[in-house]
Amino acid sequence: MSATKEVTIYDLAKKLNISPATVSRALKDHPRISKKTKKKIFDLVDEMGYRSNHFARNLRNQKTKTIGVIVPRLNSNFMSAVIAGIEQVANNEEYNLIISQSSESETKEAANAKILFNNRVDGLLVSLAYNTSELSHFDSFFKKNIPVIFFDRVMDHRGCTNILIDNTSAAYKATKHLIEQGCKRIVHISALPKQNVYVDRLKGYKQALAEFDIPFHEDDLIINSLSFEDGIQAAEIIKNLSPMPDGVFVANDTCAVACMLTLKQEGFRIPEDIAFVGFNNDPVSRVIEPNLSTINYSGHEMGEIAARYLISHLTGTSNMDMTNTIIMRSELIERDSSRKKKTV
Amino acid sequence: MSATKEVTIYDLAKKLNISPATVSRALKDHPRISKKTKKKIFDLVDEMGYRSNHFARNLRNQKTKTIGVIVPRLNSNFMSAVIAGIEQVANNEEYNLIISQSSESETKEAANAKILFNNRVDGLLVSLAYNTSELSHFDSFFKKNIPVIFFDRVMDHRGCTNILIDNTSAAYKATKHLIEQGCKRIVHISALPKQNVYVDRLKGYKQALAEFDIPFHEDDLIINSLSFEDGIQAAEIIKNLSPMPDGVFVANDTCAVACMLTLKQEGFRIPEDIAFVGFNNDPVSRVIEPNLSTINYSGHEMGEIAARYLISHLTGTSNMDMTNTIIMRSELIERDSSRKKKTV
DNA sequence: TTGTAGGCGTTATCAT
DNA sequence: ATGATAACGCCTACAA
Repeated sequence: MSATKEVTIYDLAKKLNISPATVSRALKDHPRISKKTKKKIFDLVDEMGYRSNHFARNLRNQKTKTIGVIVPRLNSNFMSAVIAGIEQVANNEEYNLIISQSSESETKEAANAKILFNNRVDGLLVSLAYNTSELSHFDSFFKKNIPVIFFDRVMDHRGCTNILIDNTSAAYKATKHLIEQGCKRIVHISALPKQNVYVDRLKGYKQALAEFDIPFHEDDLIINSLSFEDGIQAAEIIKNLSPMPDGVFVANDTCAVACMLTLKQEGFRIPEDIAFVGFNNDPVSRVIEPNLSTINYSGHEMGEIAARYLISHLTGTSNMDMTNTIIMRSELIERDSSRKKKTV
Repeated sequence: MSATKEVTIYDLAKKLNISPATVSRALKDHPRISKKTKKKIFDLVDEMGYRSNHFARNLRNQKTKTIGVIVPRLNSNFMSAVIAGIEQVANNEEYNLIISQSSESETKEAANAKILFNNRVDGLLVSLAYNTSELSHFDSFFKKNIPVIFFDRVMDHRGCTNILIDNTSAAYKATKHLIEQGCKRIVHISALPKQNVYVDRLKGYKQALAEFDIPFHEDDLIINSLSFEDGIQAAEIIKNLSPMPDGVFVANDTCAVACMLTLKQEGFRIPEDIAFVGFNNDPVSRVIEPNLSTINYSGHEMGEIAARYLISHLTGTSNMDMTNTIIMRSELIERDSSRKKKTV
C-alpha cells in the first residue's frame, strides 16, 4: 500500500555533486551540457529508477502534453481504427490521450468536454454525437483558443478544422450504383440531418436521383438512429411501401444488415427483389449473405491525420491555421448485395 | 493562439480579502469554513471562471486520480461495453481514464504499461494480449505496490485481483449442448492456451467430452488467433478431417462466423451437417444465418466491477485485499447454429 | 473560523 | 558548461 519514495532530480544532483539545473538540462539533451556529464546522469537515472514528474513539469510549463478525444462510441471497427491511428501518432510525439465516449448523447458529450477542459488538455479531437445540434459546449475551448478538431461527424464552425470524407460524392456513387443496376425506387435510410454527414449523404442521394430523372418522394426517406433494431423496423416500413422499393442506400452497415436480414426472412431476394448499399465497411458487411456493398474509407488514416494536424499546430512546428477542411478519399466496394457492374 | 491567464485561488483570495488557505478549504467543502464565506467564494468561482489546477493538486498530493486501462483491442462490442462500464464508475468517482490498446501484442502492451507508469496512474486495469506469456512488464507497478487488476484475459499472479467468468464451466456448457444435440465429433477452435481464458475453455471442452465418453483427439483442436481469416482457414482444416466433424465450439464469435460462412459456401448445412457454438455474443452472431449460439456475459458489468474494486481499494474505503478472484456469471444463448433443446 | 508558510518537482532566467 | 533561485498553483501542519 505504501508508495516507495520517488527519485527526483535533486537526488540525482546530490549524488553526483552537481546542481539540479544541470540534471534538468541534461535530461532534455540541452546542447551546452558536456557529454561526460550527460553520460553520468543517464547512467544514474537507470540505476536509481528515476522518472520525470509530469505534474511538476506541466505545472511549470503550463502545458499538459495531453490530447482529449471524444467519440460517439468505441464499439465500431471504424472508430477503433481511428483511435489506433490517433494513438500511433500521439505515442510517437509523446502526447497522452484521454479518450471518452459520448454514447451518442449531446449531454454526455458536453459533460466529457467539461471534464477534458478541467484536465487542461492541450487540444481536442471530436466526432459528434447523433443528436448534437450546436457546439456551445465547446465554447470554453474556443474562448481560450484551445484547438478543437472535428473528424468524420462534424459541424460547421468558424475557426475549426474539419477532417472528413466527401459524403455527398460517396452517397452519390452509392446511389448511382444502385440505379445503374436497374433500381427504380430507392429508399434512403439515415439519421436526422443535423450534421453534415447525414445532410451530405442525403444530398448525394438526391443528386444521383436527379441525374437519372428519378423523382424524390419524402416517403423514400427513413430517419432513425441507424441501430440494428432500427434496421428491423425500417424493413417493415419498406415492405409496406407501394410500389415496393427495389433499392436501399443505408447510411451505415449495421442498420443495412439488420434491414436485409429482416427482408430476407420475409422472403425477399437480395439483390434480385431489392438491392442494398451500406456505409463504413464494417465487418458485418462481409458476414451478411449476400455480402453488402458499402462505402469504405480508412479510419486509421483519419485518426493519424487528425492527430498529426493537431500536434503540429500545438508544437507550432507548422503554421497551418485551424480553419481548414481536409477531405479524405473514399471508395465504393461492390459486393453482391448490389449487383456488380457488368464488365463490358 | 495565446492562452488567457488562468484564475488561481490567490486571485479569488485577493478579491475577497481572505487567505488562499480559506479558499482552498472552502473549495473542498471543509466543515470549519462558514457558510457565508463559502457562498461568497463559490459565487466568485463562477464569476471569474476559476478551475482547479490538477497538476498543482497532484504534485502536492502525490496522487493522480487517474486510472490506466490496457485492452487488446477496442473494436469489439464486448470491449467497448467494458470501457463504458469503467467510464461510468470512474466519472462518478472523479477519476480520469487513460485508455490504450495493445493490439494483441505483448510488446505494445509493455510499451503502454511503461507510458502509464510514467504517467503515474494510481492503478491499472488490464486485459492481456493473446501472446502475453508473462507479466514482467508490470513489475514496476508491483514493486511500487500500485494495484493492477486483470479482467477477462488474465494470468495468475500472486497479489493481483482477477475478474473473469468461469471459462471452464462456460465451455463445458457449450460443448455439452453440442453433444446433447447429437454431435459425435466436436472440434474446438481456440487461441494458444497461454492465458487461463483459453486454458480453461479447453479444459471445459475436454470435461464435457469425457463426461459423455467421447475421446479427445489432438486433431480436433485447432489453434489460431481467432480472427476472421483464421476462421476461413479453420474451415478448410475441418473439411479435410475424416470423419468430418459435426460440431464446432469456437472461442470467439468472429472466428466462428467466418468458419460457418466458409463451410456454408462449400455446401455444408448448419446445423444439420455441422453445428456451432461461439463465445462472447458479438453482434455478428445475430447476423450470420443461422444465428450463432454463443456464450454471453456482461462486459459493462465487468468494467463496472473492475473500476469499483480498484477505486475502493485506492481510496482505502474498503479494506479488501488485492488478491481476490471475482467470478462473474455467464450463460449459453441457444440459437439455430446449434439445434435448440427440445422442450419435452 | 481563518491565516502563515513551506514544500511538492521542475524549468527558465540570470549569473558565474 | 554549470549553479542559484524563483515561480508554477495547491494543500496542510501549525498558529492565532
